Amino acid sequence: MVSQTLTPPETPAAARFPMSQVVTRFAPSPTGYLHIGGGRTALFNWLYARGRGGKFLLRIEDTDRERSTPEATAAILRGLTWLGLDWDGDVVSQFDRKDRHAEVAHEMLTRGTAYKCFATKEEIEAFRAAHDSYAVFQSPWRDADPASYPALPYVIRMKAPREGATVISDEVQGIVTFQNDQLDDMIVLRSDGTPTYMLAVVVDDHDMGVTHVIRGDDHLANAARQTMVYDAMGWTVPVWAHIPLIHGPDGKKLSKRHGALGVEEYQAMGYPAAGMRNYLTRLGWAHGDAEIFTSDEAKAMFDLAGIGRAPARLDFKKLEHVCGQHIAMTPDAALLQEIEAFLVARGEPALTQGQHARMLKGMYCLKERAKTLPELLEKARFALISRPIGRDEASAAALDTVSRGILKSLTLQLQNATWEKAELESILTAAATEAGIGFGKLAQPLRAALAGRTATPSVYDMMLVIGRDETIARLSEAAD
RNA sequence: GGCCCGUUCGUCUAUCGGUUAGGACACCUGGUUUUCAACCAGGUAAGAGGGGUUCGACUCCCCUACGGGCUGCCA
Repeated sequence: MVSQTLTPPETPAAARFPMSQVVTRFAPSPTGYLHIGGGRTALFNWLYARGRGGKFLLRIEDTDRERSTPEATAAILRGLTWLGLDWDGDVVSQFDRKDRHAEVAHEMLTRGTAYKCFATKEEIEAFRAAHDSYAVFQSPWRDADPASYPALPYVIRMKAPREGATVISDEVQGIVTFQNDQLDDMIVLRSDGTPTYMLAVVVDDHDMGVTHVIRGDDHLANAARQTMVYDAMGWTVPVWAHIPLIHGPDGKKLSKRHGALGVEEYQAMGYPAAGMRNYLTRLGWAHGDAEIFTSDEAKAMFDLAGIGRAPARLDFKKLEHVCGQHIAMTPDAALLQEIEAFLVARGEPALTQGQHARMLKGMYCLKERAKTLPELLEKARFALISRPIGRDEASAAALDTVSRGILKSLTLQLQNATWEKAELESILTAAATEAGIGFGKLAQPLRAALAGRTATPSVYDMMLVIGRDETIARLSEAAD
């Protein structure tokens, strides 16, 4: 029988399951792309499980056949994969488990913790009209004699306690108490025999051995209802951790007008996955003053206690800063690989061997000046282009008659240089002195000649990366 | 309407009854400089409001304001 008041077990929630058995899950409904908030929820679950040698499972909540699409499922999987959040085992389809859900609903029936309700939607509306419009519906079939059951479609409703309270012990929100008279006899099995979310989620979490439910705090009230289902089946209630939702920069609920909502949009904008993980981890969670860290460090540090209770706002400036830090600390080869994947995802042509080699050679001076991949690619322009060099307006203007003359004489002087930075430095400074101009004045036409842009890496770095022949060729081209 | 949650610099946050309320991003100033960055040094900037409790409250309690969630045969 259902107890009148459901209270948390004596032992602290987190201690109910041995650490070695931590099982978390991410359970999105496939009705669109992977939302940035969903990505963070998945990240928290992943970090918690991975940091404790536990399992991170993935379940697609596709019981709503009207709104669920395979395309959305594919998009969610792509988003998670890009974020680097790997899950254990197969992806579970909730819809595939509908027979099991129905089985549990019927077991609740035999246990007397649920009942068949033959009330029609019209009757429910009539009930509300007769009471106040927010009244909790009370089914007349709750205690009806089965002998009186009509031969009509019915739903199975949870026989929820009407007195007392249901208490949730949440790792983020603390102890939250819901009066049972606020909670209705929720439907667990629809008249067409399919399960509702409230039943399916509990059955699946139980069957999958989920120990920690980390999800958005829009589910906080649901935790009370779900606790009733666990109790009705005599199952162990998991550890709850309801995390605040992410808001837009204006503090309002995140919506389309805030710009990027989908994880894949961030990928398309060229934020590196490691930077996204770092930023998202710090959004609503803190560990002292830790700001920039690797995923391994995050796994080791992450805990439920560090999760804040207030909704956090998205701040693109900080996202960029964090991403810039990660770009700078990523090993050259790995970074180049990520850039090439980015190019492919964008549908742009792959790098040629020459471009690849020059990028790798110049990565040292590129990765410390970019916050996003496109920004890095722009800085790397000098290493990617080939003659004839296309120039923007400002750089073309830098190539006036005087400058071209200087570049022309430089091509001769560079002919026999050893191509060491020190020697290039002395040649160029001497040239500037000779021309009676500061080095800055000489650097401008050099940038225009080498990259066709006015903002580039150091002229020495560019010369070193593209080599003597190409440097001289570009200077000659610009001088003519 | 009812129930529930939240509120520290502009933003993300530290603090877990006693601090000059700390860090990071952003911003401002200076430095470095070869453009753009990066980098270095310094600076501006916060406990929503009102009541309590206490020797002492950002921290505990209550009220108010504001924001959010739930209140579906959606998830």
